Amino acid sequence: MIQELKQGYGHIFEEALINEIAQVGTFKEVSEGYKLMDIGEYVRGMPLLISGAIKVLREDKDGDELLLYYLEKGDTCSMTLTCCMGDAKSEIRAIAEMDTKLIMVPVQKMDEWAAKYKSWRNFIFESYHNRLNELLNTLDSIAFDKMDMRLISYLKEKARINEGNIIKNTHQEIAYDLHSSRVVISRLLKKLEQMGKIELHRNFIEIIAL
Amino acid sequence: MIQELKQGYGHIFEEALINEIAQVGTFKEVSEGYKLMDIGEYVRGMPLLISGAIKVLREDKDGDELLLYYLEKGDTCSMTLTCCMGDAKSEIRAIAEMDTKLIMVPVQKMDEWAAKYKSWRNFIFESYHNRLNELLNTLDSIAFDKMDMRLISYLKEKARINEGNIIKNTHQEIAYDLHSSRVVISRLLKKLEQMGKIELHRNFIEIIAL
DNA sequence: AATTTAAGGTAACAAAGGTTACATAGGAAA
DNA sequence: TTTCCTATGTAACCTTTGTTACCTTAAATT
Repeated sequence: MIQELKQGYGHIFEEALINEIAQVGTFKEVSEGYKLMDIGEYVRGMPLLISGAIKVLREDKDGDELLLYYLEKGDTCSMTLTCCMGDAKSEIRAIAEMDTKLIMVPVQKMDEWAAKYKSWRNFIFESYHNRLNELLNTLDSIAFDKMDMRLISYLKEKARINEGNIIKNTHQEIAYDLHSSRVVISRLLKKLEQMGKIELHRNFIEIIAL
Repeated sequence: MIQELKQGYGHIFEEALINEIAQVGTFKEVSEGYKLMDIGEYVRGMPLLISGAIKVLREDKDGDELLLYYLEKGDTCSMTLTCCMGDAKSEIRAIAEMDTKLIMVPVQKMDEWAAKYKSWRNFIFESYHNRLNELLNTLDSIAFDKMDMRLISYLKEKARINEGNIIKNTHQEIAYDLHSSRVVISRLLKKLEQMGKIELHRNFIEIIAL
């Protein structure tokens, strides 16, 4: 575990902190689709991502979903952070977007390290900052963009996360993430194909030039 | 200033911290409409609200606005917090919703106090947490609600902030906050009036039963 | 091979919200 | 008082998005 830690976090955490994390943290490997956290659950630990990606979702009262953002290597879940202190319930759902490696740190350590290590404080603050900005971007997109632009952003982001130009999702799945309907997404995807930006196949989409 | 600090923050900060804040902070009184922060500006200090309310807005590339949330007594602007560390620019605009009293703390103190005072760390973390949750609520509203529900929520929140059942805004101003158009807002307000929920007047709206 | 299931294509229609245009009314200013 | 500006009311129309319904096709299952 210490190797993975040094590789992913060695440049931001001092050695003493890395060692503390290694002592109390537990290494975890989850496969695609694994639900790490659900709305209303209590938070057990704080995840430090080593590799892979986690999809963070919001749900409304009718069970409709909306993709908020992805967590990647070097990220942590800031929702977790504050849930530690008060024992608040999670406001979001987190699902592994692909096979993912991470280290779970017990929540009690958070405050202890915040007093002790400047690098840890910076990490926490930066993490919050990043999450706030991701949320703002998502919000911008929903508030200011029409569905066609949102779909293009979605495809781009998905391709970036998966490091390729193939998006392995059905139209229905995309519709869930964007909180729209399958017919609308199919319609817009077809337009993008006619413009030569993508190619549609069964169960996957190929990005040509977005 | 120390009186105001003790009154608003005495129950969460220890005396030593209160004294430090009083030493380096500057008391500020701003009137309704005063712009405390704009998008792209660098952050000078961190505001601790004593009384009044601050409206926090987001703007898109066309200059269209969207109300994110209000800051009230006991709040601070978490956007400021991280801008301190890296010298990032503000992502939001902050405007006094009414006459407001606040204390500005130099940004350098933030990290120093985070190491020294547990109460300060908690305050910062809680502040982030609150802001994240407010953003999530705003996002929910935009993503999941139709305009009529958003308008009702808006009127309720506005009435709560202003501690009364009168909303002193034109339809155009409401339209800006909700990122809609004046005609749409007038149309929906008229419906609410016909349902007996509000009464419309020139330049103000009276809430009857929402 | 025959059957079933899931994914995607498409038409027709409905609803929400945005746009344009113009009328009216309340106040402020001249 | 008269004029002018701003806020509001409202109709007509358009675009975007959502909904329902039905069809085709690829792939999995029997």
